[in-house]
Amino acid sequence: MKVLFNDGHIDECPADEVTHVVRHSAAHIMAQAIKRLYPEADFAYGPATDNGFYYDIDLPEGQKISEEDFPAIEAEMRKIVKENLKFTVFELPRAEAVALMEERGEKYKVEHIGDLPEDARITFYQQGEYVDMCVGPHLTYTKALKAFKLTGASGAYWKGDKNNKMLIRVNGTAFATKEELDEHLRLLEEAKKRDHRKIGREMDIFMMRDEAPGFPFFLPNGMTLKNELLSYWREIHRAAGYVEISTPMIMSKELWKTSGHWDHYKDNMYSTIIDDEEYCVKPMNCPGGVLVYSSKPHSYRELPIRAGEIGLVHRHEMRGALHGLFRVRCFNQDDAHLFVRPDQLTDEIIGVVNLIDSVYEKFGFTYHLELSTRPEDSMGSDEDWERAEEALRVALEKLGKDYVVNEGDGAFYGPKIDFHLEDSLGRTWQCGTVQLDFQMPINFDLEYTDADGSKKRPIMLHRVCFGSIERFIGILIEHFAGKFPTWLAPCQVKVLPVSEKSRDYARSVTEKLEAAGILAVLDERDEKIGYKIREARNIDRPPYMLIIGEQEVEAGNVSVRDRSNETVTRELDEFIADVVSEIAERR
RNA sequence: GCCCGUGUAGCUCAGUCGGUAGAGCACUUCGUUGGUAACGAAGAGGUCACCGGUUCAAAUCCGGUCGCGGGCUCCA
Repeated sequence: MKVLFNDGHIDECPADEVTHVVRHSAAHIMAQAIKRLYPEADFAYGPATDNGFYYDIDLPEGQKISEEDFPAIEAEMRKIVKENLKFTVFELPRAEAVALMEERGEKYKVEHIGDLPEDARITFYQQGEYVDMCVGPHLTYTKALKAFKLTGASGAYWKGDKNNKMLIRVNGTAFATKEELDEHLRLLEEAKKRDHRKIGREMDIFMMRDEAPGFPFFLPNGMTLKNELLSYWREIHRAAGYVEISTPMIMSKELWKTSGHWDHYKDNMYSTIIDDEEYCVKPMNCPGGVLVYSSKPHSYRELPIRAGEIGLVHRHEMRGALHGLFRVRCFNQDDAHLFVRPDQLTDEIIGVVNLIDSVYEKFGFTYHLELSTRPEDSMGSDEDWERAEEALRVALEKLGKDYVVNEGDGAFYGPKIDFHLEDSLGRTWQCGTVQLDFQMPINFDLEYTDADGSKKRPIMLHRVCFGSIERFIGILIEHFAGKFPTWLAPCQVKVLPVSEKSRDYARSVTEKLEAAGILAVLDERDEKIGYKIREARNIDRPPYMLIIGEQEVEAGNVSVRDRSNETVTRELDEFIADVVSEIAERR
């Protein structure tokens, strides 16, 4: 495909950029269509994204664009494509660029020019009557746009700042070919089927109620899953030299003032009055962990202390932010606080990163790392922040891990390394995190006695592997589409008698499975075997089904059907031994 | 919190022009005794999210509140 570059030359588009160029051009064509239908529309940013494109648009008071307007906009876009307008490009000096955009009433573009560096080249692409400031490249003719679809309308703040005006964001997607677009839409449909909110309901893992928005209920199957994850967590943490503690959910407001949470986090904290005193429900576990540390003197020989805590925290999240198990108002953190000496810091960070990595490896997750630096609303000295950020950076370099820097996104008490996992739609969610903290030890005057008898201040590491157990379970559900590995499955074996004649034997099989510690469910309803299999596959999603008919009764064995739908006849004891070892090995 | 959309049975969804509700699945009962992705029949299930307004009459139109979905912002 030929594209027009901003120096005016036309050349073959690099293969890996074709989709991006198509989308970016689609954004321009959409803007042209919208301008024709809404002459007063004022355009802000309109980039191509990983999934499509969007344009942020300002309309006069009272006008709006919603999804019901899409057919008209798409029709106008098709018209523009049919007109086969030529894309042209030109460059203007800054003053003339501003003049052109002012003349066209494009106040957001004018502001954008003001944000560009002094020596920036300012180029414009034009197709027909529509001119847009843009670095390109673009298609050469509008007819080259063959497959596009508008996917949604929403609000978005100008420059992403909530203090700015909210603009209308029209989202769309586009591909070089119709086939690719159809495939993309098909994948979106597939992804919907993996949605943890849908599967969570089908499998009775958790539920939400209007009576408790953002506060999930865990059902028996969800508790099985959660408890299994926790027993795995306890095992690997014991092996990694952690101890476990549990600290109160409600503590005095004075504590939260000392920790700094009251100053930096009070909008997200729930509070209550007890005996006329103010108390807060913990949004984080650290102050509790700190109180445990400070409850007695420590020697340098004891460090590092690694104190884990499965802590239930509550945070008031804005309701627009709530999202299934991914974003809730109360969740369990698989937290730990490490109190370390300066000479132990790098090794401890590396140990934590490796531990988290081993957990994600276990589930087959891929992730990306972000190093989040000092936010505006933070406590502590510049030197401490610099030291802390440097320590995290050094650890990452030593590990040879790739990471992106997320400026200003650290916790208020320190910078952090975040682990981001993907959901079924490719959106990423922060799960694991390692946070470095020089502040809490100062605020609580923590110390240890060094070899020379002097008092020293420990450094604190906050870290989680799963992050939020609720969020992690949500990610697990989508990752496996509910088809959990045997050790995590709430129903590990479903026993399906073919008829009443084999029911007694099926019962005894189920009892033997249960006696071996296997989670077995017997379906003894008067339904046909095909029906039971279908329901088991679609609802319980067990790794194994045992089909028990008269043949099995007679031979005293079982017919095992796994998720690949292959069926083999086996001796029950043998099958049990295999499943037991799968569970024991957490497979 | 903001923008757009949305709320009807446990679930998925119909419900036309405003005339006080329907289907499929699930559930219960009965029949059926079956062999690897839906056996048949019958029954039971709803203050149409909630509050208010317009109207002779509201699931339907209007306003508000709450919830939910997709985004923005914020975050584990």
